Amino acid sequence: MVTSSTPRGGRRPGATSTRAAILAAARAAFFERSYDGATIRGIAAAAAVDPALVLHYYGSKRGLFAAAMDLPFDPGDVVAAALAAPREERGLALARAALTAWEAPGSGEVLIGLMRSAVSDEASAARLREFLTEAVLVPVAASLEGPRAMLVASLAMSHLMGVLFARHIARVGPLADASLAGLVPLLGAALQQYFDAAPEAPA
Amino acid sequence: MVTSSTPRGGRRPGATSTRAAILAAARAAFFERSYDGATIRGIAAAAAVDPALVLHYYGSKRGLFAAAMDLPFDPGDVVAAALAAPREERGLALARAALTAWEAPGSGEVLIGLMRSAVSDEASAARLREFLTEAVLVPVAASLEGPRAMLVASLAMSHLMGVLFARHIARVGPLADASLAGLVPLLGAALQQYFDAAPEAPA
DNA sequence: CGGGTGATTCAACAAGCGTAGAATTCAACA
DNA sequence: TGTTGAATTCTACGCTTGTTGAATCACCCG
Repeated sequence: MVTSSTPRGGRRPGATSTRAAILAAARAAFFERSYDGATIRGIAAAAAVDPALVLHYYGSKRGLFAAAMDLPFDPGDVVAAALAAPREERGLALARAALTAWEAPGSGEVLIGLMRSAVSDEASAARLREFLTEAVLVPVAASLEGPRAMLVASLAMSHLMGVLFARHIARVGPLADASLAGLVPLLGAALQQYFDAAPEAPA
Repeated sequence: MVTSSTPRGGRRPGATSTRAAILAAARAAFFERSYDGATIRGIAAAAAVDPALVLHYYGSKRGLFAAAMDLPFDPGDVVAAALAAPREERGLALARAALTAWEAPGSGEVLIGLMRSAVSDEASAARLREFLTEAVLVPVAASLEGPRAMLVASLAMSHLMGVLFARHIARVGPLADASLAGLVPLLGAALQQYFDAAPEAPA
């Protein structure tokens, strides 16, 4: 008698894209449940795979997290492009760039997952700190001048984080439902106000 | 032979302030580790008490959380007081009121604990949503007019949440170290800008 | 065609979690 | 001075978690 059901162990026939499937499932899990909330068993189930395979590929939960949280784009580029806009449009440009960047599937999940995880996991918090400082704070502050440049830049960044948090994590009604087109101009004006609060750095 | 060590069970002599001690320990734990991260055993240890006693008093972890997250002040009052300021100073007043309110020990911990927990716990998220809507969004939006009132109000609120997140959860350098005096004027100006973005509601 | 390498699963471990129930000791009141 | 009730602890159950080691099967190279 030929049993056509899947064997209880062993390699599957055909090409294998399992590793990528696991990574995708992990990204999704960290995105919507944070580091602590996501479980290896859950990720494995979402990828239709045994939990042990996840660890076989990525060594540990931390290793999986590190792999999943590798940004699929360079956030420094996003910020740099926005800062290249003429001075009086930088707020708008930054708002548009940031919102569209993390609204795009595959990149926004990572940043939100990082934010989510930073709440309960100190290693994630450190990584988020480093990311925000290098990719956002330093470039933005460099475009300003004066003793308050760093503070002003971090306030602008905090607003972006706040929108992210309210829209995707707390899901507060009006922000969660708002369209990008409605959001960008208002947020852009607020950011612009910060750019105007400190003198421009010399070119 | 008289054993002077603590007995293995039974009531302790003297007045009993244990219940309050447990609640304080719980607040601190939820504040710095979020709902999921905090454990009953940990809270009990911090209160120098047996874990079972925590449940004896509060029934369940959820019950303890609900008790610990009862705000020791009425946030509606904070917002209302700020909105009573003259129109051109409302941003500043709101910034000052919000920052000092959650910087004060015993009240800020609650809001931050709620934010932290909202990330991994849907019940907390719902509670945070409700809190933000009732205590901040609706009053602020009521002071404005026009179709964008609600959106503008929630953007202002998102900025407050962003500062809270960056300062106390992610602990991004410049914001975490900044003094209230340095923060308030800058944040106030950004909020004021939102108040100016929508027409004032008729008195 | 035979063997090695890698893909995949199974079963199990130890630790930590929330929670329940019985047992012990004290305080207060009749 | 009993008796009742509240405060407190001990022990233990059942569940979930990250992680491990051995076992099974398919592919590929010689």
